[in-house]
Amino acid sequence: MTTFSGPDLDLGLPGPRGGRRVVVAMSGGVDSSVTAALLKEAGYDVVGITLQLYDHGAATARRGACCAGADIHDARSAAERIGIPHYVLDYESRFRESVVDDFADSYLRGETPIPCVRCNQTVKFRDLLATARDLGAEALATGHYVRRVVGAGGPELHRAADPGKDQSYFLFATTPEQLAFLRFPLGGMDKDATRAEARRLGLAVQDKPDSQDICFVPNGNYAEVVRRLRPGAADPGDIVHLDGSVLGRHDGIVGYTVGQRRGLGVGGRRTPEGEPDTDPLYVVRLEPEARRVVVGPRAALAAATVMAGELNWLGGGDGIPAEGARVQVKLRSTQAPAPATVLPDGRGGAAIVLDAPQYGVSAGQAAVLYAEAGDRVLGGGWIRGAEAPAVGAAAE
RNA sequence: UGGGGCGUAGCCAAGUGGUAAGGCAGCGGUUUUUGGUACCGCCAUUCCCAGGUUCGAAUCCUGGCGCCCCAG
Repeated sequence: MTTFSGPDLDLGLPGPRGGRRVVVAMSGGVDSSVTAALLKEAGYDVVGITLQLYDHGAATARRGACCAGADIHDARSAAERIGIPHYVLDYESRFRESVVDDFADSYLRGETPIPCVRCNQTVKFRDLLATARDLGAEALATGHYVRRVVGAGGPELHRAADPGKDQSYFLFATTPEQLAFLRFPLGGMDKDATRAEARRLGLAVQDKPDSQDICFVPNGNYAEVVRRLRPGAADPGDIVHLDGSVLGRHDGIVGYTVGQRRGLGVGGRRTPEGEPDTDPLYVVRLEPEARRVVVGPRAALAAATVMAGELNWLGGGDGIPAEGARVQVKLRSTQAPAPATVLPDGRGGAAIVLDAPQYGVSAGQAAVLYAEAGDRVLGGGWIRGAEAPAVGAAAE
């Protein structure tokens, strides 16, 4: 078993710590507050930065999210307590362009986006990182639970020591250049240890609940947000079975994702042949042009090969080996990695051939690659689509 | 208005005298910095309606209502 090593406070910067400037991205939560406090305690010249990402009206009272209203206040209070300078930067327009618009457009295409990854990829690790450099910082530290390990070929990304908190899935798009500047001091800790540190340091956020859901979506109603941004997303359409029968209506394709079971509202049907169909139905695919939600049995969700685009390779060398590489792949954040072979597709993406079929692979989600053994993150890409197993090979 | 069949939860559907299976859907929860999955829990004092027989009926009888099929 992995042992927790405690905070990684050696940022690997040359020379003594005193005076080495480090920017900490402070969300107003426990993790980033502890990160800032520990680095300050370790002697670094810590500057806290909080990004204001969306309106401070509707979302102000929202608990457990980041980057607006109450959370900005929490971050400021933490910075005061720690005794570091703290800046709030207005990144609303960048966030809207890089994350929110993409989020909405993705749904319109019938995909299911992961705004958290887009945010890390753009607003945080591109824009904020550049700002940190401008401020004379030598590193940007965050409270993510992921480890940065310096290997023979340079910094590597590894899973967090605490498997329950590992956030590597959301950081797969981190480039080697970004990784060179980033630091994740909490990667070796577990959440209990972080909260204990928060208590020791007297931080008011010590008992603040972990964030969940999409930060800019109030009440978890993401579909409503998309409908407001893109009125077309609310166009109703048919719910159609693979066998061709129309089973019902939906209030917009935005409310559905491939692999989804609940919320269809259809069941207890007979097949066109008149046989009772007692199996649950899942969303098999979305057809945005026709505004159709196509449903079918679980077996219809089997995916043998996953096509990924915009692949970010962190495995060193010149990218994915032409002959392919054995990997472990995660197709959703909470799924255990599954063995597969990854092959370059010649277009900056990859074909991921799964040893065993996976169910409910949805375009817009991430395919994150890990080393066959160990915790190293080899990168990942955005799922563009999936191919079903060859007929006859689909045995469950 | 000749014959036959049926009417059990939103849907599909067991149950032919002993006190309402199951599945789908729905709802709630657990898990989770996306969506979703999975898992757990809940979900008909009542069986189209009204009488009757019986210790006891969704199950038997009578009448009514409503569907479906065949025939014309």
